[in-house]
Amino acid sequence: MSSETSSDLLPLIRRLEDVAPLTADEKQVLLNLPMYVREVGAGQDIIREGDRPSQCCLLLNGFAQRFKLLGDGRRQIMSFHIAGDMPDLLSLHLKVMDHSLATVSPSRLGFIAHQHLRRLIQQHPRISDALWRDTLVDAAVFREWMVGIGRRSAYARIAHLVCELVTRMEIAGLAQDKSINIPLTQGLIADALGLSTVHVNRIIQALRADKLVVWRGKGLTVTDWEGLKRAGEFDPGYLHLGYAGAA
Amino acid sequence: MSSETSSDLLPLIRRLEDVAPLTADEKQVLLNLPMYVREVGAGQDIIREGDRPSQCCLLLNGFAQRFKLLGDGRRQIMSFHIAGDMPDLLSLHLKVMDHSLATVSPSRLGFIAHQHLRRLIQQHPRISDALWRDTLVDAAVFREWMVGIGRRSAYARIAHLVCELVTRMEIAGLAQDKSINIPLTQGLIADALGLSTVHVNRIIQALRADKLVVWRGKGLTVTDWEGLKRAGEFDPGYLHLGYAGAA
DNA sequence: CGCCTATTTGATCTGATTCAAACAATGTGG
DNA sequence: CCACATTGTTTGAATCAGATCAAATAGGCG
Repeated sequence: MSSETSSDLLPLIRRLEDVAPLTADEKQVLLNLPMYVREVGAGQDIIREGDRPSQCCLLLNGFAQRFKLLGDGRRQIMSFHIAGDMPDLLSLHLKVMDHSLATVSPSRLGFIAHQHLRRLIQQHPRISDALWRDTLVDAAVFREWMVGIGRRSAYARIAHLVCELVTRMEIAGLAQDKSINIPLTQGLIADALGLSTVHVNRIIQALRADKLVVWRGKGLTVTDWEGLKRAGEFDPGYLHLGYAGAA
Repeated sequence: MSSETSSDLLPLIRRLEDVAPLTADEKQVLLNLPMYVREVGAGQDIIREGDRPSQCCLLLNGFAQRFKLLGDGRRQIMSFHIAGDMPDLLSLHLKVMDHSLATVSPSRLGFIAHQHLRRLIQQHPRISDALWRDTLVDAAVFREWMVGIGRRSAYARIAHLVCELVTRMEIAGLAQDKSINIPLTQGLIADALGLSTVHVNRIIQALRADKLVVWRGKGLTVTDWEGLKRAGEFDPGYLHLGYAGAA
């Protein structure tokens, strides 16, 4: 059942090493983490609000979203996740999920039991710190999104989101020359930024007209990085990039 | 210089014990934490975006805000803090502050050096877990605010904020009969909820007209708790209350 | 090919902003 | 204790960014 391959855990190791390199021993412990791997299709729930998970999910590849549903069907997406992310690491310390996670595109997921993660953080304080730090960076992203939703124009919000996705995917080795592949529909972007689908469509057309991006379907290329950063007031400080972001 | 009194740390201990009681030993270690106490006036910065703090701040009493300033003076407030909160605990793992903290009302602040906190979490895993958990609850509050700013009406947003403040202050022993003292101006509320001051004023008048609250200056009494919760779609799950919230 | 989902366009509406000014409360110094 | 300054609240009118409703077009994909 517990089918894992060493390569599956490499994205996580890379992530944790962003701040401080791990020792050979620490890396080995991570590689030996028992993990159950599952492939799931697009739009599948990973965990739902109210669940009490006994394991954490590591996104091995694909794309996932964190969201809450309101009574009347409105939805707020709170973050997007890519390979190497552990979007529900928080379940290690918060028993009940206060939101849901779902795949956006077909994805490969690794599940690691809480008991193994608890042992890991008890015995390896530096890994524990790196994981804690990772949850703090998540929180920093939430804060930055709050600023956008609360105080920035739709134009700036979309520009900012594109900057963030390109930056994060570059670090994960998923971008080349400011070009990325994102499975996001305009409806998803609307729900992430507190806008309507129609308005997102119109603003994207404006970004295209302003020659900031070429964006067709899943293919997105930033053609004017400086211009896009300016439009989105994007300052990557909140991503707290370590070595990886220094390049 | 290091003037501390044992009573100063009690709010923090109460907070950490929300999930699991601490041992006598653990409590003693916390009480012995070297802390420098300072009284500051209203509207004073505690730390600024870009700072690299070497200590964490524990709010002993008063009221504080977490915020970011944008280029043209717009401001987004990301959380409010009360006694027992450690709003910059994240600085233990994130070197550079990505936002600022300031007092809202005159406050008593305790400062604890990172080195002491690091020793604490190395030697007391259960305290470490409780502190980590605390930062995760902060993040949960950010997420809930995102939902409000992104998808709820101004009326619901303000109702929700009042519900949250009353709930949190009740747990901290700062409320009686759904009555609290908050030093928030309508301008601060606007900057927290992504609204304009004028609109906040009009909506508060509507809440009063609907007999949900009596709110005059710093004195706020919820006169219809169920009605206010309904109006704000308030479900306290995201606060992840433990024993304290069970009452 | 045909179905389903996404994108695009147009027209209309509205929640919330902005600007401007009056008013109330609080605090300060003489 | 009052005059004055400062900050916060309230009101009104005009405007706008973005939502909503409705329908047409365009992609993907089995």
